Amino acid sequence: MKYDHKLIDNKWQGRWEESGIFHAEENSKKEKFYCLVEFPYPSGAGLHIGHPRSYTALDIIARKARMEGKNVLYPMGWDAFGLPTENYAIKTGRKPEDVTAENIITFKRQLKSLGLSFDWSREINTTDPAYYKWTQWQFLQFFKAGLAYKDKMAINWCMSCKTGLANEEVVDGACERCGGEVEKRNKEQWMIAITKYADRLIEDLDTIDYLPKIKKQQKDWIGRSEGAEVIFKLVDSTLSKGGDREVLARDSISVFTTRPDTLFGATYMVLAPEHPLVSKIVEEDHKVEVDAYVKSSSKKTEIERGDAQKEKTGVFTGSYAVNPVNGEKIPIWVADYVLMGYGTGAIMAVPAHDERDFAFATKFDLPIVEVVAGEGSLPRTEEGTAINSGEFDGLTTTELKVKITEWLAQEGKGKIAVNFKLRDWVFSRQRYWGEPIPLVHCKNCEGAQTEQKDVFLFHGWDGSTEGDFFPSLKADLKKKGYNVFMFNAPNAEEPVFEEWLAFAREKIDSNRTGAPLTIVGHSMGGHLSAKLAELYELERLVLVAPVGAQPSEKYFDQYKDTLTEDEFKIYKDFQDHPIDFDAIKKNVGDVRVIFGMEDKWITDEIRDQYRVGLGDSAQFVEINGRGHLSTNAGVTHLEAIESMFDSLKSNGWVAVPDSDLPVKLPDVERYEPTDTGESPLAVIKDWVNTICPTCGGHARRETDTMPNWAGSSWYFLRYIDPHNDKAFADPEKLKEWTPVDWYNGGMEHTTLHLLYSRFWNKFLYDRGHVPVSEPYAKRTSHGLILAEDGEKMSKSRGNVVNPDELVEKFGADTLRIYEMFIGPFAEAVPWSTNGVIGMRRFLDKVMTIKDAVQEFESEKVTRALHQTIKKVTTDIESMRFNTAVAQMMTFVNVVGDEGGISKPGFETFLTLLCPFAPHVANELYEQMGGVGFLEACEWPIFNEDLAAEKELNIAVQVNGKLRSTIVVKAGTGEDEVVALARAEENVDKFMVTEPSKIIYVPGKLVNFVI
RNA sequence: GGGCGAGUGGCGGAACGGUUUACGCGUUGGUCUCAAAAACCAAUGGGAGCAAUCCCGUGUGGGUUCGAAUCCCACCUCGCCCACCA
Repeated sequence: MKYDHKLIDNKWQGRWEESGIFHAEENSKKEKFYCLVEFPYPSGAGLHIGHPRSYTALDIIARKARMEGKNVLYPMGWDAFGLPTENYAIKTGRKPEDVTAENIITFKRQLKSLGLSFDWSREINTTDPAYYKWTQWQFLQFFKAGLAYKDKMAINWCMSCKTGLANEEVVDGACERCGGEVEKRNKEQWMIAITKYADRLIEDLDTIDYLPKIKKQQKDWIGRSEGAEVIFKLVDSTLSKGGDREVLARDSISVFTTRPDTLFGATYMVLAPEHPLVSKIVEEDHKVEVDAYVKSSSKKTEIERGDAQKEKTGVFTGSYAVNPVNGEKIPIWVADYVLMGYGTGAIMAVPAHDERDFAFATKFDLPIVEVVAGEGSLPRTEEGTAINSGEFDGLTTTELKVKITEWLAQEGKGKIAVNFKLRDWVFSRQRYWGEPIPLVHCKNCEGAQTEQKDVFLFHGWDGSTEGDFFPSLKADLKKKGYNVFMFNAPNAEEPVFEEWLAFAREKIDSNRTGAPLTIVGHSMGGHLSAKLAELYELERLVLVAPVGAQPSEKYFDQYKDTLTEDEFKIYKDFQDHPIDFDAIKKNVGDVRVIFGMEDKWITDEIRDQYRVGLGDSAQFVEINGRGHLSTNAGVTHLEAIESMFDSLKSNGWVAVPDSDLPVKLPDVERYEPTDTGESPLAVIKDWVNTICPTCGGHARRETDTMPNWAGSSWYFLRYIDPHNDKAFADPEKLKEWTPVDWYNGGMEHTTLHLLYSRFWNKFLYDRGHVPVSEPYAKRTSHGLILAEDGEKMSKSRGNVVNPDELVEKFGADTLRIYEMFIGPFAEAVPWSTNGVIGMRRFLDKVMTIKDAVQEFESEKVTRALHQTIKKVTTDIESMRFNTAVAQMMTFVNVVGDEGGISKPGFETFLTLLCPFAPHVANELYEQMGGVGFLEACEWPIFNEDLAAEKELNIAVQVNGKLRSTIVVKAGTGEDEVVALARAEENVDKFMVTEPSKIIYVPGKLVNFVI
């Protein structure tokens, strides 16, 4: 051993700490550079040999950036909530916070022993109440924006962890953490609506510099697919024998398909076993069979259901639907190859052009109709030209997709639809070691009014507020907390437009409370409402089967027999007041138009005029099987309107006031989840029972905690201002430091942490809490370090390498350099303890060079130095650390061969070495009389002239085969080089004829073609 | 089954249209030593030859090119991610 690494490591680590030179500067004039690595989970196992790979890599980048004059933020902290610690606490009966504190001490000692240039003054810990206060605060922003909601839903339940898991945490049907069995269970869960951001999470990928494979993986995970939603009506059957057409009209099955062009080939339908319609549509004589099937498939694990190779199973319901394009009666089946979680939970099966449908149809002998022309046997999934598709024959798949979707929309039988694989984020954990969700539930507040909104309802010609759906709509809206106003219009049997308008204006002006205003109008009242929308600023306008367009003579012709002359006049009177669609677009926040599919008054012509007039600014809702409602058709309520109105009454969940944050974790005796699956917090009565911040009455705290993705979704923001107790970070500081310039982490976090974090930041951005919409400007990924046997390192395999031992034996710099030299940064590489020795030899050699420092420096050494500056600089930027190290080794070998180097030359080399081996580099710098830190020196710039070779080896080929090499001076002309090449004896030997062509590549080769 | 990536000495890997194997490990020989370790020097893809030199070599088979590890096509193997996504 040439140098005492323990002495040198301690000395420099101590000096760096004392001096604080790695602290990021506040209000600096320098260009900022925020460089981030994923903060570790401080497990009991200590630092894994893989951790230092990315920490050293970005340490090199951070150190180089500092030497280039940048103000660098390179922080470190602890992502410490979660199951490993909790499970350990349960096993040993210790407190999770004590275990965490201990683990952090170990991790921190280990990281410090590597001489990483973290700004330790900004250390954070997600389990620190001062930190999770802000995690809770941010969760409340989601809650207050309506993006956090509690819903009873089937969740993945890990039987051994006794906790719910996000879809993303289930790997091949097993728990990602413990590998245990996962089953479906219904539980009330807090959800966060990440799907609302799905499109932006895809689109904004174009604005950031992530590795292409990371972008692709995120895109695929979000899984946007465009297609159509198609409505299939049920065929009249025993269900309708009571003659209740209303029920039938409601019962239709909506499916999502990416291949609407194959609709003519849809020969049967399949519902997922969990589909809510299954129980409703099953025919009496199929009940037993269907029930048994549904029951058996609910017991299947995801693995069993997810096996595509497995034989298809399913049962017939006895019911039929109508294919909307050709009126064919098609059977409805239940089968578990259709998943409730994707699309609508129901499919139209096109056996000729879908492999799964084909397998199913073959097994159950269902008809197969080919609708895309092509060669080869069925099923064929490729696109082509339509056949057997009626009027659409001959169109290509692409054309037909557009055409048929338009046709479906026109006919009210479907619409364009977009579907995502991404689901909303299950945010609840029934566990102790996580941030408590800062909400309380108050029975007293449940149902209380939360805000004021006015709704005015206007009926149509010959209608009244007693008829149609008005009474039920009013009751529903009142229940939801709206102020509802409705009046019988004057002369409803013979309405006069101006009279109605004046009446409506007077009623609105004299009754409205000043709260946001909504107008709902039906038929002629719809026309009236549209005209009112030109006059009032509305939050929302709802038009139910509105007249008021400008129909043609032909339109009126149809009614000549049914309308009297007087009635005709009335209709015309209204039509003479055309709607100003642009004014509506300007005045109304949200326009919704409801059309009945079988409305004899509201024809295609009228619908189109509304569609064109309002365009994309309005949403159009097609109601299945409903006619016009203006003549007291006996319709008692209309779900389509009611579902547009959210409740203004509290559901009883109340946010803990900001002043009461954080909601701290209480002490508990035992950390196991309870048998009911509730969090252990549920048994701490003192903690659970609390006072409602709104009404002062009794309330109960939410006992679920957050997933550990919560704290890690925003930690990069906290590093910017880690000690702020007024806000999660100061807005000015956020402006100074965001976004993170370079973020490196593992590929395994691409679809979990990275996606959540981007979403979280986008939400904060939308609410004005952070200045940029994308948190990370650049994202790269490191490869895994495998054990020497090529397997993953794990305690159970007994192949774990301990970094402490290596630092102890060889020193920090040796380990750092080996981590970089081991292989291409992004690829998985096996560890080799044998290889480490070579790095130590290299550093020993560097140490001996100090004694070879002299006045004289050979041209060769100078040239090698500049080549090294060039290569190391560019290699660091492109993360090719292995070749950067190799180049430095080559350089040291050259110096050895040449017998010495000048002092400035050696100092320049030490500057290059410093990011890789900072202890050795600083020590040598000091021993040679350098003052202060090498880190304060400037990053060297290479000189192209000095780096250029003076003599070049030129390969000489005949017909592409190497026959000789010649050495020429740099700058020798082509003619001379060729002549020299030709003069070579061994070249001449192979030149049986005159060359027909001579290839000359300057500085590289000459090739004689004969 | 799909997507992505990768196959180069004994090993980790360089090279990514121009002299295959930089750099490191290992191995062999040598120097030093009573000896060993360490260090240093030299050699190190296979085959033929005293030698100059030649032939064969980047998973396999084709193709493009004056020239292919590198580009294209097909196949094989391995790794990672996803997996009945309609």
